[in-house]
Amino acid sequence: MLGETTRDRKAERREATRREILDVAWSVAREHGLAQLTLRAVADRVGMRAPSLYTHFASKNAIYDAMFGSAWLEYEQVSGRELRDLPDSPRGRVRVMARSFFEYSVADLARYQLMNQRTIPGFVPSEEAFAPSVRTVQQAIDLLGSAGVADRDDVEILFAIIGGLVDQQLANDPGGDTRRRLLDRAVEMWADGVGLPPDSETSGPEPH
Amino acid sequence: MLGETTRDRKAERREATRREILDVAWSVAREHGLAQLTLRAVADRVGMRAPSLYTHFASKNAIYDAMFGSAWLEYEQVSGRELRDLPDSPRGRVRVMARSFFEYSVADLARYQLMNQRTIPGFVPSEEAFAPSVRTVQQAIDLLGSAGVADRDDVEILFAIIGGLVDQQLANDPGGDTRRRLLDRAVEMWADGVGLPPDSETSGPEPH
DNA sequence: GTCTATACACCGATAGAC
DNA sequence: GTCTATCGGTGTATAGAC
Repeated sequence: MLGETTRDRKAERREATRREILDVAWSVAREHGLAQLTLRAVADRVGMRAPSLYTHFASKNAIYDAMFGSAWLEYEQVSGRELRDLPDSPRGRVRVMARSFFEYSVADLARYQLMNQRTIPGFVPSEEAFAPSVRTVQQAIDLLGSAGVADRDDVEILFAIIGGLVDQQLANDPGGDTRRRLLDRAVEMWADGVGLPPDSETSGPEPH
Repeated sequence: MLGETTRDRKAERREATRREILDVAWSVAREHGLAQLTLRAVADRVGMRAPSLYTHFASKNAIYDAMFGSAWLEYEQVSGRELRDLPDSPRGRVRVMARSFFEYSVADLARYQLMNQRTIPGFVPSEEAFAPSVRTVQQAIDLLGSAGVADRDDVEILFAIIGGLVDQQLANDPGGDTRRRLLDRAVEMWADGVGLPPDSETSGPEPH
C-alpha cells in the first residue's frame, strides 16, 4: 500500500513535469512561431538543460505530437460544449458549427498551423494523437447528417469553404475579422446549393 | 566594343549559372520537400561547395525568393494563355479560371507550398518577386468582373473555395483527383449564390 | 529515474586565401 | 569566382553523476 502511494506520487510528479514542458512549449511557439520552437528555449524556461527533455519526450516531434493531441482534445471538448444546444433549423446548426471551428482556428495561429497545416517539416501526427481529430470530424459529419446533409461530397465542400476562409484570414489579415463577415454568407450559399430549407420553414418545434 | 562583348558574355555566363542553381534547387525541393532544401545539397548537384552559392545569391531565402518569383511568373504566363480564349458564358469563364488555378496548384506540391502557403519559417517574398502574383490575382479579379461579379466579398469567397479544395486535395489525397470532381460543383454553388445567369442563357453562337 | 556534461552531425552564414 | 576553414546554432545520442 505504501509502495503504491509512492509510485502514484512519482507518476503524478512525472505527469506534472510533462505538462509543464508542454505548457512552456506552447508559450514559446506562440511567441516565436511554431517552427521556431527549439528544445533549448523550452529547457531554459523549464529550468533544465536541453538533453534532459529526452527523459520526458522521445524527440522534438514527440513534443509536437503531444501538443497536436492536446489541441484537438481541447477543441473536441470546446466543440462538444458549443454544439450541445443547437438551433432546430438545419442552417442554424451548420452556422453554429462553422463559426465554432472558425473562431477556434483564428484565435491562435501556432495552434492552427499545428492542427490543420503541414507546416512542420518532418512531423506526422501519431495515430493516438490523431484520434480526437478523427472523432471531432466525425461529430461534425453527424451533425450535418442531422441537418439533412447526406452527400459526403457536400460535406467536403463545406469543409473546404471554412478552411479556405480561415487560411485567408490568418494569411492576409491576422488578428482582423474581414473573413468572419464572409463566413455566414458563404455558408448560406452552400446551404442553398445543397438544398437546405430556409430558416423560416423549420423555426418551429423540432420534427423528426 | 570588344569590351562590351566580353562583359555581355560574362553577364550571360553569370545568368546561366543562376538559372542552373535555381533549376537544381527546384529538383531538390521536389525530391526531398521544399523545407528540406539545403544549400549543401544544391551545391553538390551543381558541382560547387556550399559557400560558393553566396556568390550568386545573398542567402538561402534569396533562393526561395527567386523560386517564388519564377513560379508566379510562369503561372502568370500559363494562366494568360489558358484564359485567352474564354467561353462567353459567365459561368464558363469562372469554371475555366478555377480549373486553371486548381490544376497548376495540384501538379506540384513544393511549388504550391512556396507560392501560396507560408510553409518556410522565415521566408517573406520580396516586393519584386511578389509583383507577378499581384498581377495574376488582379487579372483574375478583372476576369470575374467581366463575368458580372462586382462584389469584392464574392471574389474572396470564390478564392477561399478554390484554395480550400486545393489544400484538401494536396493534404488528403496527393496525386489523386477526388477534389477535382468537387471543384465544378462548388463553383456552380457559388455562381448560383452570386446570381450568375445559368449557362443556357448565353450558350448561343459567339457574338462580337 | 532524473538530470548534466559532452559530443556529434548537420545547418546557414562569414572570412580570407588563391 | 571558387575554395578551405570556421562560427554559432540546431536536434539528438550517450555516459555518468546523484
